[in-house]
Amino acid sequence: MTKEEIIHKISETYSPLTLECQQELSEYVSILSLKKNAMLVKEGQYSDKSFFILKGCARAYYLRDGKDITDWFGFENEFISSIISFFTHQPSPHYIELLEDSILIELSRSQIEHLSNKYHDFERLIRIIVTKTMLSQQEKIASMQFYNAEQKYENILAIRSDIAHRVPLTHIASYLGITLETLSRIRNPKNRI
Amino acid sequence: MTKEEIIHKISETYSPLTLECQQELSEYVSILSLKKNAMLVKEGQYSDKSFFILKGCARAYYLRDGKDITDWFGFENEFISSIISFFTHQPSPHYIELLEDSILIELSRSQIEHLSNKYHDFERLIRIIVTKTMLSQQEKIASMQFYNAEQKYENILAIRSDIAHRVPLTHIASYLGITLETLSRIRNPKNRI
DNA sequence: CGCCGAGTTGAACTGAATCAAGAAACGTGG
DNA sequence: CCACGTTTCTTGATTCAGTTCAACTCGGCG
Repeated sequence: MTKEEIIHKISETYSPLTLECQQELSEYVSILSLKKNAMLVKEGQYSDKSFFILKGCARAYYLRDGKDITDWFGFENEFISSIISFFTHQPSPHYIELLEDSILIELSRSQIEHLSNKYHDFERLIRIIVTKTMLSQQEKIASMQFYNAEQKYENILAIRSDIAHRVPLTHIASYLGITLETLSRIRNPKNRI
Repeated sequence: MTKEEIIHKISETYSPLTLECQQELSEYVSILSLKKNAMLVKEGQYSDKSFFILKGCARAYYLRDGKDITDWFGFENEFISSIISFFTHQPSPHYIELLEDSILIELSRSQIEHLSNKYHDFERLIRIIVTKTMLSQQEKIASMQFYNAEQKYENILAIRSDIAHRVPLTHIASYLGITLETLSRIRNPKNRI
Protein backbone atom coordinates (compact mmCIF):
# COMPACT_ATOMS: atom_id res chain seq x y z
CA MET A 1 0.00 0.00 0.00
CA THR A 2 1.44 3.37 -0.96
CA LYS A 3 1.15 6.43 1.23
CA GLU A 4 -1.31 7.90 -1.24
CA GLU A 5 -3.53 4.84 -1.05
CA ILE A 6 -3.44 4.92 2.74
CA ILE A 7 -4.44 8.55 2.88
CA HIS A 8 -7.16 7.94 0.35
CA LYS A 9 -8.40 5.15 2.62
CA ILE A 10 -8.51 7.44 5.69
CA SER A 11 -10.21 10.16 3.67
CA GLU A 12 -12.79 7.65 2.49
CA THR A 13 -13.36 5.98 5.88
CA TYR A 14 -13.81 9.14 7.91
CA SER A 15 -14.21 12.36 5.93
CA PRO A 16 -13.04 13.52 2.48
CA LEU A 17 -9.87 15.60 2.17
CA THR A 18 -8.93 17.93 -0.67
CA LEU A 19 -6.09 16.78 -2.91
CA GLU A 20 -3.89 19.58 -1.64
CA CYS A 21 -4.42 18.47 1.95
CA GLN A 22 -3.86 14.81 1.01
CA GLN A 23 -0.57 15.73 -0.62
CA GLU A 24 0.75 17.67 2.33
CA LEU A 25 -0.40 14.93 4.69
CA SER A 26 1.44 12.31 2.66
CA GLU A 27 4.69 14.20 3.20
CA TYR A 28 4.28 13.77 6.95
CA VAL A 29 3.22 10.16 7.04
CA SER A 30 5.74 7.53 8.01
CA ILE A 31 4.86 3.86 7.82
CA LEU A 32 5.88 1.61 10.70
CA SER A 33 6.05 -2.12 10.51
CA LEU A 34 6.38 -3.61 13.98
CA LYS A 35 6.30 -7.01 15.65
CA LYS A 36 3.80 -8.32 18.15
CA ASN A 37 4.44 -7.07 21.71
CA ALA A 38 6.17 -3.91 20.50
CA MET A 39 5.39 -0.96 22.78
CA LEU A 40 4.08 2.18 21.11
CA VAL A 41 3.73 4.19 24.32
CA LYS A 42 4.89 3.67 27.87
CA GLU A 43 3.38 5.04 31.05
CA GLY A 44 4.81 8.37 32.13
CA GLN A 45 5.87 9.38 28.64
CA TYR A 46 4.53 12.53 27.11
CA SER A 47 3.02 10.88 24.09
CA ASP A 48 2.09 13.26 21.33
CA LYS A 49 1.64 10.52 18.74
CA SER A 50 -1.46 9.04 17.22
CA PHE A 51 -1.37 5.77 15.28
CA PHE A 52 -3.59 4.62 12.45
CA ILE A 53 -3.65 0.83 12.10
CA LEU A 54 -3.40 -0.56 8.59
CA LYS A 55 -2.95 -4.14 9.64
CA GLY A 56 -2.88 -5.88 13.00
CA CYS A 57 -4.17 -4.69 16.35
CA ALA A 58 -3.11 -2.95 19.54
CA ARG A 59 -4.37 -2.21 23.01
CA ALA A 60 -4.06 0.69 25.42
CA TYR A 61 -3.89 -0.36 29.06
CA TYR A 62 -3.36 0.91 32.56
CA LEU A 63 -1.01 -0.73 35.08
CA ARG A 64 -2.50 0.02 38.50
CA ASP A 65 -1.58 -1.68 41.76
CA GLY A 66 0.08 -4.40 39.73
CA LYS A 67 -3.11 -5.00 37.74
CA ASP A 68 -3.19 -4.76 33.98
CA ILE A 69 -6.45 -3.21 32.80
CA THR A 70 -7.16 -2.81 29.10
CA ASP A 71 -8.82 0.48 28.27
CA TRP A 72 -9.08 0.36 24.50
CA PHE A 73 -8.50 -1.90 21.51
CA GLY A 74 -7.57 -0.69 18.03
CA PHE A 75 -8.03 -2.79 14.89
CA GLU A 76 -7.62 -2.22 11.16
CA ASN A 77 -8.65 1.24 9.94
CA GLU A 78 -8.89 2.58 13.46
CA PHE A 79 -6.78 5.05 15.37
CA ILE A 80 -5.16 4.42 18.72
CA SER A 81 -3.32 6.78 20.99
CA SER A 82 -2.98 7.65 24.62
CA ILE A 83 -5.85 10.08 24.31
CA ILE A 84 -5.19 11.67 27.68
CA SER A 85 -1.58 12.47 26.87
CA PHE A 86 -2.34 13.38 23.28
CA PHE A 87 -5.09 15.87 24.05
CA THR A 88 -4.11 17.22 27.46
CA HIS A 89 -0.31 17.31 27.03
CA GLN A 90 0.11 15.31 30.23
CA PRO A 91 2.22 12.21 30.88
CA SER A 92 0.44 9.12 29.62
CA PRO A 93 -1.28 6.92 32.18
CA HIS A 94 -1.46 4.29 29.43
CA TYR A 95 0.82 1.79 27.88
CA ILE A 96 0.08 0.87 24.27
CA GLU A 97 1.29 -2.44 22.89
CA LEU A 98 0.79 -4.40 19.71
CA LEU A 99 -1.19 -7.63 19.97
CA GLU A 100 -0.15 -8.82 16.48
CA ASP A 101 2.58 -8.03 13.98
CA SER A 102 1.21 -4.76 12.62
CA ILE A 103 1.59 -2.03 10.04
CA LEU A 104 0.81 1.46 11.29
CA ILE A 105 1.19 5.05 10.39
CA GLU A 106 2.21 7.59 12.95
CA LEU A 107 1.19 11.24 13.16
CA SER A 108 2.39 13.70 15.73
CA ARG A 109 0.25 16.28 17.48
CA SER A 110 2.22 19.12 15.92
CA GLN A 111 1.60 17.74 12.44
CA ILE A 112 -2.09 17.31 13.20
CA GLU A 113 -2.33 20.81 14.66
CA HIS A 114 -0.55 22.30 11.66
CA LEU A 115 -2.84 20.53 9.19
CA SER A 116 -5.94 21.36 11.25
CA ASN A 117 -5.05 25.04 11.22
CA LYS A 118 -4.26 25.08 7.54
CA TYR A 119 -7.06 22.93 6.14
CA HIS A 120 -10.66 23.21 7.20
CA ASP A 121 -11.35 19.69 5.86
CA PHE A 122 -8.56 18.23 8.00
CA GLU A 123 -10.06 19.92 11.05
CA ARG A 124 -13.34 18.26 10.09
CA LEU A 125 -11.64 14.86 9.73
CA ILE A 126 -10.30 15.15 13.26
CA ARG A 127 -13.68 16.33 14.53
CA ILE A 128 -15.31 13.27 12.99
CA ILE A 129 -12.74 10.84 14.38
CA VAL A 130 -13.10 12.33 17.85
CA THR A 131 -16.89 12.19 17.56
CA LYS A 132 -16.77 8.49 16.63
CA THR A 133 -14.49 7.80 19.56
CA MET A 134 -16.85 9.66 21.85
CA LEU A 135 -19.82 7.62 20.62
CA SER A 136 -17.92 4.37 21.18
CA GLN A 137 -17.14 5.48 24.71
CA GLN A 138 -20.80 6.31 25.21
CA GLU A 139 -21.65 2.74 24.24
CA LYS A 140 -19.03 1.40 26.59
CA ILE A 141 -20.44 3.44 29.49
CA ALA A 142 -23.98 2.26 28.72
CA SER A 143 -22.73 -1.30 28.53
CA MET A 144 -21.13 -0.99 31.99
CA GLN A 145 -24.31 0.53 33.45
CA PHE A 146 -26.84 -1.90 32.08
CA TYR A 147 -25.34 -5.31 31.53
CA ASN A 148 -24.01 -8.17 33.61
CA ALA A 149 -20.77 -9.99 32.79
CA GLU A 150 -22.35 -12.35 30.26
CA GLN A 151 -24.23 -9.61 28.40
CA LYS A 152 -21.12 -7.44 28.21
CA TYR A 153 -19.25 -10.29 26.59
CA GLU A 154 -22.08 -10.86 24.10
CA ASN A 155 -22.04 -7.13 23.30
CA ILE A 156 -18.38 -7.07 22.46
CA LEU A 157 -18.77 -10.18 20.29
CA ALA A 158 -21.60 -8.44 18.45
CA ILE A 159 -19.30 -5.51 17.68
CA ARG A 160 -16.13 -7.55 16.99
CA SER A 161 -16.87 -11.20 16.49
CA ASP A 162 -13.21 -12.06 15.84
CA ILE A 163 -11.89 -10.54 19.06
CA ALA A 164 -11.69 -13.82 21.01
CA HIS A 165 -9.45 -15.32 18.32
CA ARG A 166 -7.14 -12.34 18.11
CA VAL A 167 -6.80 -11.13 21.67
CA PRO A 168 -5.94 -13.05 24.89
CA LEU A 169 -8.98 -13.49 27.11
CA THR A 170 -7.26 -11.74 30.00
CA HIS A 171 -7.32 -8.48 28.06
CA ILE A 172 -10.93 -8.90 26.98
CA ALA A 173 -11.90 -9.60 30.60
CA SER A 174 -10.17 -6.51 31.97
CA TYR A 175 -11.63 -4.40 29.16
CA LEU A 176 -15.10 -5.58 30.18
CA GLY A 177 -14.39 -4.91 33.84
CA ILE A 178 -14.60 -8.57 34.87
CA THR A 179 -12.02 -11.16 35.90
CA LEU A 180 -10.47 -13.74 33.64
CA GLU A 181 -12.10 -16.50 35.73
CA THR A 182 -15.57 -15.04 35.28
CA LEU A 183 -15.05 -14.70 31.52
CA SER A 184 -13.86 -18.28 31.34
CA ARG A 185 -17.01 -19.49 33.12
CA ILE A 186 -19.23 -17.41 30.85
CA ARG A 187 -17.63 -18.93 27.78
CA ASN A 188 -18.09 -22.49 29.02
CA PRO A 189 -21.53 -23.67 27.86
CA LYS A 190 -21.66 -26.27 30.66
CA ASN A 191 -22.23 -23.41 33.09
CA ARG A 192 -25.49 -22.46 31.33
CA ILE A 193 -28.61 -23.26 33.32
CA MET B 1 -26.99 38.72 29.35
CA THR B 2 -27.27 39.68 25.71
CA LYS B 3 -26.84 37.17 22.88
CA GLU B 4 -23.54 38.80 22.04
CA GLU B 5 -22.27 38.36 25.58
CA ILE B 6 -23.34 34.72 25.58
CA ILE B 7 -21.54 33.99 22.35
CA HIS B 8 -18.49 35.81 23.58
CA LYS B 9 -18.62 33.59 26.66
CA ILE B 10 -18.75 30.40 24.57
CA SER B 11 -15.98 31.64 22.34
CA GLU B 12 -13.88 32.41 25.41
CA THR B 13 -14.65 29.16 27.26
CA TYR B 14 -13.96 26.78 24.38
CA SER B 15 -12.29 28.28 21.32
CA PRO B 16 -12.20 31.78 19.79
CA LEU B 17 -14.56 32.66 16.95
CA THR B 18 -14.14 35.42 14.38
CA LEU B 19 -16.48 38.39 14.68
CA GLU B 20 -18.20 37.44 11.46
CA CYS B 21 -18.91 33.94 12.75
CA GLN B 22 -20.07 35.33 16.10
CA GLN B 23 -22.49 37.63 14.29
CA GLU B 24 -24.03 34.90 12.19
CA LEU B 25 -24.25 32.61 15.20
CA SER B 26 -26.08 35.28 17.20
CA GLU B 27 -28.78 35.39 14.53
CA TYR B 28 -29.52 31.71 15.18
CA VAL B 29 -29.42 31.72 18.94
CA SER B 30 -32.66 31.67 20.86
CA ILE B 31 -32.67 31.99 24.61
CA LEU B 32 -34.93 29.67 26.61
CA SER B 33 -35.96 30.28 30.16
CA LEU B 34 -37.53 27.15 31.62
CA LYS B 35 -38.70 25.86 34.97
CA LYS B 36 -37.34 22.95 36.98
CA ASN B 37 -38.58 19.56 35.72
CA ALA B 38 -39.12 20.83 32.17
CA MET B 39 -38.28 18.15 29.60
CA LEU B 40 -35.85 19.14 26.86
CA VAL B 41 -35.87 15.76 25.13
CA LYS B 42 -38.04 12.66 25.44
CA GLU B 43 -37.13 9.08 24.62
CA GLY B 44 -37.92 8.07 21.07
CA GLN B 45 -37.74 11.61 19.70
CA TYR B 46 -35.31 12.44 16.96
CA SER B 47 -33.52 15.15 18.85
CA ASP B 48 -31.35 17.35 16.69
CA LYS B 49 -30.91 20.00 19.37
CA SER B 50 -27.98 20.85 21.57
CA PHE B 51 -28.35 23.06 24.62
CA PHE B 52 -25.83 25.37 26.23
CA ILE B 53 -26.59 26.05 29.89
CA LEU B 54 -26.26 29.64 31.04
CA LYS B 55 -27.83 29.11 34.43
CA GLY B 56 -29.18 26.03 36.19
CA CYS B 57 -28.58 22.37 35.50
CA ALA B 58 -29.97 19.39 33.64
CA ARG B 59 -29.54 15.65 33.39
CA ALA B 60 -29.77 13.12 30.59
CA TYR B 61 -31.14 9.76 31.68
CA TYR B 62 -32.26 6.39 30.43
CA LEU B 63 -35.50 4.68 31.47
CA ARG B 64 -34.81 0.97 31.27
CA ASP B 65 -36.94 -1.81 32.75
CA GLY B 66 -38.62 0.81 34.89
CA LYS B 67 -35.26 2.03 36.23
CA ASP B 68 -34.15 5.61 35.91
CA ILE B 69 -30.42 5.81 35.22
CA THR B 70 -28.68 9.17 34.89
CA ASP B 71 -26.12 9.23 32.13
CA TRP B 72 -24.92 12.83 32.19
CA PHE B 73 -25.22 16.06 34.11
CA GLY B 74 -24.87 19.50 32.58
CA PHE B 75 -24.13 22.63 34.62
CA GLU B 76 -23.38 26.27 33.85
CA ASN B 77 -21.27 26.87 30.72
CA GLU B 78 -21.64 23.27 29.61
CA PHE B 79 -23.51 21.71 26.75
CA ILE B 80 -26.05 18.95 27.04
CA SER B 81 -27.79 16.96 24.35
CA SER B 82 -28.84 13.48 23.53
CA ILE B 83 -25.48 12.83 21.94
CA ILE B 84 -26.60 9.59 20.34
CA SER B 85 -29.55 11.16 18.59
CA PHE B 86 -27.70 14.36 17.80
CA PHE B 87 -24.73 12.68 16.13
CA THR B 88 -26.20 9.50 14.69
CA HIS B 89 -29.61 10.85 13.60
CA GLN B 90 -31.34 8.06 15.51
CA PRO B 91 -34.23 8.28 17.98
CA SER B 92 -33.00 9.35 21.38
CA PRO B 93 -32.61 6.67 24.05
CA HIS B 94 -32.36 9.53 26.54
CA TYR B 95 -34.69 11.84 28.31
CA ILE B 96 -33.28 15.23 29.28
CA GLU B 97 -34.85 17.20 32.11
CA LEU B 98 -34.01 20.33 34.03
CA LEU B 99 -33.02 19.91 37.66
CA GLU B 100 -33.35 23.62 38.44
CA ASP B 101 -35.04 26.63 36.88
CA SER B 102 -32.62 27.30 34.04
CA ILE B 103 -31.64 29.62 31.22
CA LEU B 104 -30.39 27.88 28.09
CA ILE B 105 -29.64 28.48 24.50
CA GLU B 106 -30.64 26.02 21.85
CA LEU B 107 -28.84 25.20 18.61
CA SER B 108 -30.04 22.76 15.99
CA ARG B 109 -27.88 20.29 14.12
CA SER B 110 -28.63 22.02 10.81
CA GLN B 111 -27.47 25.36 12.20
CA ILE B 112 -24.32 23.76 13.61
CA GLU B 113 -23.63 21.96 10.34
CA HIS B 114 -24.14 25.13 8.36
CA LEU B 115 -21.78 27.13 10.57
CA SER B 116 -19.24 24.29 10.63
CA ASN B 117 -19.16 24.19 6.85
CA LYS B 118 -18.92 27.93 6.48
CA TYR B 119 -16.45 28.79 9.25
CA HIS B 120 -13.30 26.87 9.97
CA ASP B 121 -13.18 28.33 13.47
CA PHE B 122 -16.69 27.10 14.23
CA GLU B 123 -15.67 23.60 13.10
CA ARG B 124 -12.78 23.91 15.53
CA LEU B 125 -15.09 25.01 18.34
CA ILE B 126 -17.19 21.90 17.84
CA ARG B 127 -14.09 19.72 17.62
CA ILE B 128 -12.91 21.11 20.95
CA ILE B 129 -16.26 20.66 22.66
CA VAL B 130 -16.47 17.07 21.43
CA THR B 131 -12.89 16.43 22.57
CA LYS B 132 -13.67 17.74 26.06
CA THR B 133 -16.73 15.53 26.23
CA MET B 134 -14.68 12.55 25.12
CA LEU B 135 -12.09 13.23 27.82
CA SER B 136 -14.81 13.47 30.49
CA GLN B 137 -16.18 10.14 29.32
CA GLN B 138 -12.69 8.69 29.49
CA GLU B 139 -12.52 9.78 33.12
CA LYS B 140 -15.91 8.28 33.80
CA ILE B 141 -14.86 4.94 32.30
CA ALA B 142 -11.64 4.92 34.33
CA SER B 143 -13.63 5.77 37.44
CA MET B 144 -15.94 2.81 36.84
CA GLN B 145 -12.99 0.48 36.23
CA PHE B 146 -10.86 1.40 39.20
CA TYR B 147 -12.94 2.63 42.06
CA ASN B 148 -15.41 1.23 44.56
CA ALA B 149 -18.65 2.97 45.45
CA GLU B 150 -17.09 5.25 48.05
CA GLN B 151 -14.20 6.32 45.84
CA LYS B 152 -16.54 7.06 42.93
CA TYR B 153 -18.54 9.36 45.17
CA GLU B 154 -15.39 11.12 46.37
CA ASN B 155 -14.30 11.54 42.74
CA ILE B 156 -17.50 13.25 41.70
CA LEU B 157 -17.32 15.54 44.74
CA ALA B 158 -13.77 16.45 43.75
CA ILE B 159 -15.02 17.47 40.30
CA ARG B 160 -18.28 19.11 41.43
CA SER B 161 -18.36 19.76 45.14
CA ASP B 162 -21.80 21.38 44.97
CA ILE B 163 -23.51 18.44 43.28
CA ALA B 164 -25.02 16.93 46.44
CA HIS B 165 -26.74 20.22 47.21
CA ARG B 166 -28.12 20.71 43.72
CA VAL B 167 -29.09 17.22 42.57
CA PRO B 168 -31.22 14.53 44.33
CA LEU B 169 -29.07 11.69 45.64
CA THR B 170 -31.02 9.14 43.58
CA HIS B 171 -29.65 10.67 40.38
CA ILE B 172 -26.10 10.87 41.69
CA ALA B 173 -26.30 7.21 42.73
CA SER B 174 -27.53 6.00 39.35
CA TYR B 175 -24.93 8.16 37.60
CA LEU B 176 -22.24 6.43 39.68
CA GLY B 177 -23.70 3.00 38.95
CA ILE B 178 -24.66 2.31 42.57
CA THR B 179 -27.96 2.21 44.45
CA LEU B 180 -29.43 5.03 46.48
CA GLU B 181 -29.09 2.87 49.61
CA THR B 182 -25.38 2.33 49.07
CA LEU B 183 -24.82 6.04 48.50
CA SER B 184 -26.73 6.84 51.65
CA ARG B 185 -24.52 4.47 53.66
CA ILE B 186 -21.37 5.96 52.16
CA ARG B 187 -22.44 9.45 53.12
CA ASN B 188 -23.17 8.46 56.70
CA PRO B 189 -19.96 8.89 58.71
CA LYS B 190 -21.16 6.38 61.33
CA ASN B 191 -20.56 3.63 58.79
CA ARG B 192 -16.83 4.46 58.68
CA ILE B 193 -14.59 1.91 60.36
C1' DC C 1 -51.69 18.98 60.55
C1' DG C 2 -51.19 15.04 57.81
C1' DC C 3 -49.38 13.53 53.64
C1' DC C 4 -45.76 12.57 50.33
C1' DG C 5 -41.36 12.21 48.26
C1' DA C 6 -36.56 11.86 49.63
C1' DG C 7 -33.39 9.72 52.36
C1' DT C 8 -31.96 6.29 56.08
C1' DT C 9 -31.36 1.94 58.28
C1' DG C 10 -31.48 -3.11 58.79
C1' DA C 11 -31.29 -8.02 57.28
C1' DA C 12 -30.95 -11.38 53.85
C1' DC C 13 -29.21 -12.44 49.42
C1' DT C 14 -26.23 -12.75 45.19
C1' DG C 15 -23.06 -11.98 41.20
C1' DA C 16 -18.70 -11.68 40.71
C1' DA C 17 -14.06 -11.47 43.01
C1' DT C 18 -10.49 -13.83 45.19
C1' DC C 19 -7.60 -17.62 46.22
C1' DA C 20 -5.79 -21.93 44.84
C1' DA C 21 -4.70 -25.68 41.92
C1' DG C 22 -4.32 -27.90 37.74
C1' DA C 23 -4.89 -28.55 32.42
C1' DA C 24 -4.16 -27.07 27.80
C1' DA C 25 -1.82 -24.50 24.24
C1' DC C 26 2.06 -22.34 22.59
C1' DG C 27 6.76 -21.43 20.96
C1' DT C 28 11.54 -21.99 21.06
C1' DG C 29 15.78 -24.28 20.82
C1' DG C 30 17.96 -28.60 20.37
C1' DC D 1 9.54 -32.59 15.12
C1' DC D 2 9.63 -33.27 19.75
C1' DA D 3 10.54 -31.99 24.76
C1' DC D 4 10.20 -28.52 28.11
C1' DG D 5 9.11 -24.33 30.15
C1' DT D 6 6.00 -20.51 29.99
C1' DT D 7 1.84 -18.45 29.29
C1' DT D 8 -3.09 -18.91 28.85
C1' DC D 9 -7.18 -20.82 30.30
C1' DT D 10 -10.28 -23.76 33.27
C1' DT D 11 -12.38 -25.38 37.41
C1' DG D 12 -13.60 -25.43 42.34
C1' DA D 13 -14.33 -23.42 47.06
C1' DT D 14 -14.84 -19.44 49.63
C1' DT D 15 -15.59 -14.56 50.49
C1' DC D 16 -17.35 -9.95 49.93
C1' DA D 17 -19.15 -5.50 48.09
C1' DG D 18 -23.11 -4.04 46.83
C1' DT D 19 -28.11 -5.19 45.78
C1' DT D 20 -32.67 -6.08 47.12
C1' DC D 21 -36.57 -5.81 49.87
C1' DA D 22 -38.80 -3.81 53.58
C1' DA D 23 -39.71 -0.75 57.24
C1' DC D 24 -38.92 3.54 59.11
C1' DT D 25 -37.64 8.87 59.67
C1' DC D 26 -37.52 13.38 58.33
C1' DG D 27 -38.69 17.81 56.31
C1' DG D 28 -41.44 20.59 53.40
C1' DC D 29 -45.81 22.02 51.64
C1' DG D 30 -50.82 22.19 50.50
